[in-house]
Amino acid sequence: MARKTKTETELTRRLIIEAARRNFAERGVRHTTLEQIAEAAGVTRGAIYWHFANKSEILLAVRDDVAMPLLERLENLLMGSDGDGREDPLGSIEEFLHTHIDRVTNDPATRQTFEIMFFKCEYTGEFGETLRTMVCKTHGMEERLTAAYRAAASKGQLRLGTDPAALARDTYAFLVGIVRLSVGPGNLTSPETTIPVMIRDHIALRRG
Amino acid sequence: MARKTKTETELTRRLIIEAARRNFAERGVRHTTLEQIAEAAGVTRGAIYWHFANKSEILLAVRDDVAMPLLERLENLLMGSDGDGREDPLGSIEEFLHTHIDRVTNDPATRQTFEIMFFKCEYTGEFGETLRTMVCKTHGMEERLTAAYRAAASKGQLRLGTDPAALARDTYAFLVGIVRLSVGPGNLTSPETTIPVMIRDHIALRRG
DNA sequence: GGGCAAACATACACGAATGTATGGATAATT
DNA sequence: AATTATCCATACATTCGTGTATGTTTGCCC
Repeated sequence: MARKTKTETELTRRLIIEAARRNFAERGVRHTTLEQIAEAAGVTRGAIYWHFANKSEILLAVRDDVAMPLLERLENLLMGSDGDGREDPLGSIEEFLHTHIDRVTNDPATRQTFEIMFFKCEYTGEFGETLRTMVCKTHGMEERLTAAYRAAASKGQLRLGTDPAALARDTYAFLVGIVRLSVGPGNLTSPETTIPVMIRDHIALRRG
Repeated sequence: MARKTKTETELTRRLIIEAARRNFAERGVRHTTLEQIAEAAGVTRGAIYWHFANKSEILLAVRDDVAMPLLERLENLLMGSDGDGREDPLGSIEEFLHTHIDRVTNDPATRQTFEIMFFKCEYTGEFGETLRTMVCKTHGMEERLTAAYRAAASKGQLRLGTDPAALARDTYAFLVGIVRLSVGPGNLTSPETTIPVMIRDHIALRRG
């Protein structure tokens, strides 16, 4: 095959990643062969083996393609886009939860990626490190939540007798739960409508 | 090989299940071969293929061996072991959460099984049905929580302006989150001590 | 503009795991 | 006590996917 332009090269790389994401989400990582990814991307296994060492690295690329920019955007949404402290910290926490779930449910790439990470892959061996790093990332998010709740407490938005750190841990566990719920098979009555209600109720429980 | 006694037969079946559980939790379902399970169980692949059709059925057996009796025990713990309504519904909810994660963290078989279900298997194809049935099961648990919170409301244990159904959904998402946290790689500061604290705070948030 | 390596397609070799077929010894059944 | 089906070990066939080796063309750099 002939050599491609740099932009063409990057395009086939992206085609491979997106084809892999769709196939991973449908059949699971285990049951998708590189041949299927290649066919879905309109290339051959030769192209895949030139861009990636093996299937695990494709999975890492799929994850980094969505999870990383998403977490960054969410982080500075929590920090407050203007400077550091907002005038409505509790509201920005709720907004943070809403936009996160909105991304997960409505953006196909994000949804498929989270679907893969939650249900369609095994965290084993070399890929088990991924879990550890994810936990670290989200642990940082918990700290952001703590800071936000502390700011909310100083503004008098929280009910009395509540500990910001405890609220943050509770919200974090809550977030993990609703993400798993919204990504999983939708057997709860109406997934797109109940989750926002749950978020509102979750925040309302803290409001003083 | 010679024919075994019925009790011996059931014993080898249990040996296979337990060997499979350990291997699944360690290397993941994908990377464990039937040969490894057989070796860990002290038998050959012939025994496995006599008891189970394939690896998926072993996984189902591993799941049913722990998840089913656990959920049953938890259910009648929520219902109240004596009749239906307890004198302290909110306390029994908290106790329910405590015993659940106590099982998950301290009982090796339960912990390994949940570890497999959360991180070491892919819900794909025929096994994807398992997820759906699990969701249905836990949806029933959410209804039990709603009833318990309603009982707590009628006893005046809850703070004013709270909706039992909303509290139940929140607690359910919280439960999923902390189970995932306690089963996953322990990067949160101290897993065995923080989780009970989180549960206490979670319940304290509802108390009126 | 000439050399060189990029960017793949094609073809092949290989192992590894699965499923099955067979055999044999004995517990259960009558 | 004879028979049968159970319970499992052993051995074999087979497929499937991976990894690699090779070839070919052309964009890029000096």
